[in-house]
Amino acid sequence: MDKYIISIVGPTGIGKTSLSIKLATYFKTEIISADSRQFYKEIPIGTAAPSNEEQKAIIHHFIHNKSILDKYSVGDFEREAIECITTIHKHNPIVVLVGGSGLYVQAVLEGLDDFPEVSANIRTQLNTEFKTNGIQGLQKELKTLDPIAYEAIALDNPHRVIRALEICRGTGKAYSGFLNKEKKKRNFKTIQIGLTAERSLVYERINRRVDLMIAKGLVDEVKSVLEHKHLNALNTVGYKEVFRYLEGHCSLDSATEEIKKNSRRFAKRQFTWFKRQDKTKWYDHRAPIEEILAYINKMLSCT
RNA sequence: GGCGUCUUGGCCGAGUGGCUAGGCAGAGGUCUGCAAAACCUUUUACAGCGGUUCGAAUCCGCUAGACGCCU
Repeated sequence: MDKYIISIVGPTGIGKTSLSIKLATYFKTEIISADSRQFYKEIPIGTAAPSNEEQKAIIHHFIHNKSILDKYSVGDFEREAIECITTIHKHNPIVVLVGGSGLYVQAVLEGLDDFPEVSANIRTQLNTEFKTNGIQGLQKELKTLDPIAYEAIALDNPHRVIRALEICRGTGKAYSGFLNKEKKKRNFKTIQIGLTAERSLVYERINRRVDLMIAKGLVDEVKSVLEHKHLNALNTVGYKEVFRYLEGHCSLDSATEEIKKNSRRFAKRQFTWFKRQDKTKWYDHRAPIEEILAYINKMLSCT
């Protein structure tokens, strides 16, 4: 029997969690989360992770399974997620995948090329070099170590340059050489659902949700992780703004406004990312569940 | 009522006769291990009317509005 993943994407605050639970309930299955911040158990409020009740109703994987102190990457996630999906598929043909992190969804659905693990020190070193000497030196190094990547990647983007270089330095081979190996075979089919709404409505929902987060105690949550503010996991909307407030750089009101603004921008980028997946069937966030189920059942039966 | 200062794109703001400031917000986009991250692109505006000039956001006049001071 064929195995399936029902993937749900969309901007933050659109109602993915709620839909995923309905679908998982209907198909009596489990949920794989592909959200790069909901992994972290220390920060449930600001990441709008599923509530305890929601998690009790349906088994959620990759929610609060990590600490902000852990090292974690998309590559790790891809491996763990595929393993988890394979296990569920042994006794259930359908798995629900839900998440707003485009790259993480892509990693599960299509797979990333395999890169050797390189020491974290290399990146630390590269970051230091970048901070002290700027990007030019790194660009030059990339040009000699990997001319193909030099042509292909956004040279203005330090993250991209540093990533390519850490592979070059760590392996002694060109970063680009690891790219575009034969497509990974996934032993499941995917049904992709997108949730959308008018932009103004999405923004309204975001604004409201941020107020709700504050009311639920976001500030205390941020306080509890303040000492770790430099961690990547906390370079996150909702946290970086409140850090500024806690350190006396701005009022709570202006921090709240910043969170709203940055969340709106995040949603905009999510639209940009998900728009390019042309296999996605889009639904208005108010679409009745029956309509979505009809589509899914049609897709399930036509194979 | 009189006198003075001011009026630049959604907002802030530089510009004092010819050389599209800049920033913010917004919008569009990129994306193979930091991804809620990081990065890229982007809107020719000078209150209105008239005048001077080859040429006016910039000089002159009138009108309107804002602010201040005086009566």
